[in-house]
Order: sequence, then C-alpha cells, then structure tokens
Amino acid sequence: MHRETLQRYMNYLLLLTKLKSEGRATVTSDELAVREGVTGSRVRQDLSALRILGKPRQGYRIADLEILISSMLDILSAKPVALVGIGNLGRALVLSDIWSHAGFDLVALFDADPAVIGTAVAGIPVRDAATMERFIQEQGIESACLALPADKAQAVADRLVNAGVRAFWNFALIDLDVPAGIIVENQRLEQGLMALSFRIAKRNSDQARGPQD
Amino acid sequence: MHRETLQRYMNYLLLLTKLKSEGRATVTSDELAVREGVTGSRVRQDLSALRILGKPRQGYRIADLEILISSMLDILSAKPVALVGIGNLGRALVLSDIWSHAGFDLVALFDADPAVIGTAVAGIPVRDAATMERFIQEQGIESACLALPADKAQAVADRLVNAGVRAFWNFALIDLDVPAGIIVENQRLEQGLMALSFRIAKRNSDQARGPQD
DNA sequence: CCGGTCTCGGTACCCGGTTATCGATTCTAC
DNA sequence: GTAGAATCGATAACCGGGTACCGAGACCGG
Repeated sequence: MHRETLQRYMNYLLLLTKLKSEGRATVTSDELAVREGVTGSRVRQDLSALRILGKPRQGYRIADLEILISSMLDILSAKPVALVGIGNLGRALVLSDIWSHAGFDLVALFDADPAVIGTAVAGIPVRDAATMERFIQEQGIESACLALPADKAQAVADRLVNAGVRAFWNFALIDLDVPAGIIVENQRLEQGLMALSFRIAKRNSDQARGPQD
Repeated sequence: MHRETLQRYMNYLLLLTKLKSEGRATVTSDELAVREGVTGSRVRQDLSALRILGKPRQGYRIADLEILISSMLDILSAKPVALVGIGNLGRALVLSDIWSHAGFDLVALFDADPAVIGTAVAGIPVRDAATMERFIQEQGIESACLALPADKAQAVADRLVNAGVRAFWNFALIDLDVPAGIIVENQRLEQGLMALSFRIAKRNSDQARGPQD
C-alpha cells in the first residue's frame, strides 16, 4: 500500500470520528471524497479493498468503517512502547493522548539526565537510561519513540535494537541506520515547515502571475 | 508539484548536507536514488526540472544542488512567523533550530496563561494572546504556528486570519476552517504513529505468511 | 405498486509518475 | 591517443493510481 493511500484511510478515520460526534450514522462516498480532494470512485475502491460494503442510496455505516479501518491500521491493540528523551518534546508527547489512539501503550520513559530521572510525567516514572536495555528486554517492548537530539539518536537506537526493539518512531533529524526488518518511521517536523515555505512561495508567485490558470 | 515529489527534494537536501559534511563535492544520480528508493532516472528528471546540469562520469555539484533546491523551496529567505501556545510542544519548537533551516524567522510567541506571559523562551518574550492581533498586524507577520489544544485552535486561527496571517503550521488535531487562499499545513503527529502501527502489523503478517513474495 | 432518483459495485479508460533504454560526453588506463 | 567504463540527458515504454461510466439495488413520492 502506498503512503498516499494510507494517509487517505487515516483521514477517513478522522472525518468519521467528527461525523459520529455529530450524530451521523452513515456517510456517502462523495462526502468522504470531497474532504480528500478525490472522487467518490476512489473512495469506493478504497473501501471495497477493505471488504466494506455500503448500501445504495444510503452510504456506508460509520461504525463499520471505523472498525475495519482501525483494525487494518491495527490501532485497536495496545502495543507497549517506550519513549527515550524527556525534553520538552518528550514531555509533550507523553502528555498527549495519541498513544492509545494509534494502538500503543506508553509504558516506560527513559532519560540520561539525573535531574529528571526519578520524576514522573503523566504518572509514568522516568527511568535511568543506563537501565534501558534490561527493562526493554524484561518487558518485551518492541517499539520505541526517540525524542532526542540528532547526535544521540543513533547510539540509543543501536542499544534498543540490541535489547529487542524492532520499530522506531524517530523525531531526531537523522537517517537512522538499522538492520533489515527494523522499521523506522521518521517524524520530520522540519519537512513540514519546509513544505509550508514552498507552498507559500508557490501561492505568492501564482498570484503574481495572475489567476489565469 | 505532488507531495511525493516535494518530499523527494527535501530528502535530497538532507542527504546533501550529510555528504557535504563528509567532504564530498559531487554526487551521482544513483547515489541520491538509492536513499529514496527510486531509480537514477527519476532523480535525473527531478534535477533536470530544476535546470540543474550534471557532468557525465562525475555527477552533480553538491553546492549547486543545495542552492537550487533551497531556492525552489524558498528556505533561504527569513519570513517572520509567530508561534501561539507555549506548552511543552511550543517550547520544544521554539528551542529547535528548524525555523531558520526552513526559511522562517520566529519573531513572536503568544500564550493566554498569565503564568508564562512575560517569561522568555530562547530569548523571545512570551506576549499576552490578547495583544496578538495588534502585534501581528504591526509587524506584518503572515505566518503562524499553532501549538495549541484542538479546542482552541479554530478560534485563534480565526483571529489570526483577521490580523493578516495567510499561512498556518498547525499541530492541533482538527481540520481548520479558513478562507480560500489561506494555507494550512497540518503536522499530524498522530498519523505518523498510526502509520508506524500499520507498518508493524504489515511486517508481522508478512513474516507470518513467509517470505515467498 | 411503480417510475424516478440516488448511490453503490464493478469495469474500462486515462494520465502522469516511474522505469528502461540509448546516444552523447567525459574521465581513466595503458 | 585510443579503448573502455561510467554517467548524464532525453525519449520511449510501462504501470498503477485515479476517474468516468454503467448496470444494479434501494428508498421516495405519488
């Protein structure tokens, strides 16, 4: 599955949540389509691929969509995950409610700074990074979030791989070098901002040339 | 330009920076290609679209690539930007060095909490959100970063649009409703984590089925 | 009950992104 | 200096995601 398609599914899910909160029970493919900038055809194909069936003149049942898309993304499970790096970013992530929404259970925090070791964030104690491998191994944790400076991320990732971690959510601005089979999902904040810069430049130059196209 | 293509350019840039720090002066299209999971052909077409010329048996000059890709993304300018919401996430963003790397100059911070108003982060004073419109207007700021809870983001965005902001970098997990011509770049952290969940599920099921494909 | 309309499911088509290929150019080696 | 290898630039071929279309089923109004 291509990244674009995956993103569409996640956006469907976001919109479904909103619709459900408005009391809606069904959606049509065209309704989902306009929000995504695609056609109803594409949406129907997306849903068809998940074996989701709708009814003519009625649409799709929102509850069905939510369950099937969620189970495809495997966000209904509670995979244990550890977070390394209790800086401002780390704290923000710990305090957010995204973990359970994305199928994870944040079970451990690590940092190397004695000033924060022993404190707790959102009720989760911050452990000494020196004890990281043992804890990860004992708990069988296979996912980790790296909220660290770029210069420390590779070394920590290496240690975590040795301890059994097989998937990373990486906020450090480097390309992690990991063995085959280990997943790295990079969350490049910088690229979002660059994309904004590009879109601003494009809009401004388009407007300068006039709206002839 | 499609999102995928834009992402490739940004990844080229990231890799170029790394190569330059290693003392390299030129790159071949194939070198750039393998990192992106595409072919040399695609890279050559990407660079050709930017009127970048290489030399046979030598490759492209890294310095040229950096300048031309950077200018296409317009990240060499210093567009003033304001950040609203001095929570943990806001602080992390302020303290990061991404702003200048992406063509922005972070010039103002706002928050509604009296406890943080008047303090400073990275040398930038935190102003009262009540004075936001006036300051934005006076300084001619046209970009803003929203590091706020979802329930406050829309109201703040509305006020900023009225004050002249025409581009948003939005971290709140909602679809902002803005007038036509106003750019919203959503940085959906949640979706990165969901994508990781999906990739883990996919890897595990693929391995269970065996590596026959 | 029946025609009209709306929306789904499936199929065929299209377009543009990606790859493959080929000639041209430049560097290396002897 | 010449043969050979490497890499670019350009063009053609390919492929798959996206769209358009059509028949089928379901609700609505009379």
